[in-house]
Amino acid sequence: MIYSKSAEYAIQAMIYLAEHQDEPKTMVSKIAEEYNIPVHFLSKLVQTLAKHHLIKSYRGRNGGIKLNKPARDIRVIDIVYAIDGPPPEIEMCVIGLDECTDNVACPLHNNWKIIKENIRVLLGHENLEHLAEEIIKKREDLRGETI
Amino acid sequence: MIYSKSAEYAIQAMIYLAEHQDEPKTMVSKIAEEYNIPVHFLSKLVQTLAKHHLIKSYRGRNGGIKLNKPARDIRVIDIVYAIDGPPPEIEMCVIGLDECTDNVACPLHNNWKIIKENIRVLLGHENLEHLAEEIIKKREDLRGETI
DNA sequence: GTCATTTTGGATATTAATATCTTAATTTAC
DNA sequence: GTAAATTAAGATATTAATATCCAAAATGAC
Repeated sequence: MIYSKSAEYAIQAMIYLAEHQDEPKTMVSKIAEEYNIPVHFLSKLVQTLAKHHLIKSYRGRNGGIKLNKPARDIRVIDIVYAIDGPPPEIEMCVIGLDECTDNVACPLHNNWKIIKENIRVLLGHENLEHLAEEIIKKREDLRGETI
Repeated sequence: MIYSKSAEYAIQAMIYLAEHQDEPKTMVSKIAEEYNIPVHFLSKLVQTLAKHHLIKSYRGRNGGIKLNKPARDIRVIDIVYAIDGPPPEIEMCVIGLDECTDNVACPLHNNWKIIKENIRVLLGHENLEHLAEEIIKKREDLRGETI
């Protein structure tokens, strides 16, 4: 929707790592299995995350990946930018007009700008620690409901 | 961003029609040229718009297309839904979790819901008449600036 | 040092969106 | 009625995203 499926996979993998921060390393295949992500595809994403220093990876037997900094210090937006690349310098016009800036704005420009900013704030405020905590809670809620 | 490039093209074409409502018909090729849209590609989109009764099309010499109702009564969201299809019944989770509803929500669910609603409102409020008016104004502004 | 394991990296495949090309059907002008 | 113009429709091509496959490099276990 606002980011690629690749970025979505990456976010899921990072949540997994945040949830398992106590374990020294996690195998990519384990995460792929857990979230139903194509293993080899996730491997590539993981390489990108490593290049952006969001995770550390270790090869060979007992190898795996882990977060490169505290979950609290990793924001969703960091992951998205790492995978999808940063947003373009010149923001695209929502209805595709060539000329659309704050000065000469298309009819949707200002409203759309606010929405974009809201998205940016949402993804910028949300850190992995909080995400992981909430997801654990959610899982407990679910278990409570179904039993 | 929130809709496909096809939908963007369709919106542009509809704006053109709204701007030229006084003319009885407009050729698809004319619009394609004006907005730099691949002609044959736009032709297909136009067919879809016609099937959704947003425009009327006329074949043969002196043929062309025109809006099927007053520009005021056509909203951007109508065009987007016509081209991209309506939104899915079960909204997808932003971070791709299988289970994510109002009851059992992912950490971003509620905030994201608000943003989605804002987008829906923006595209639902914006009608073609207003769009066309504003774009004409914008064009005049531009002309005033550059001369 | 050999072997199993795991990430890395490159090559290839599939799919969906976008784009192009060609022919058919329709309508009007003459 | 014939020719020109225009949309309709189907076939094909290109591109980008997603997915799969296979060999290489690295690491630890023995």
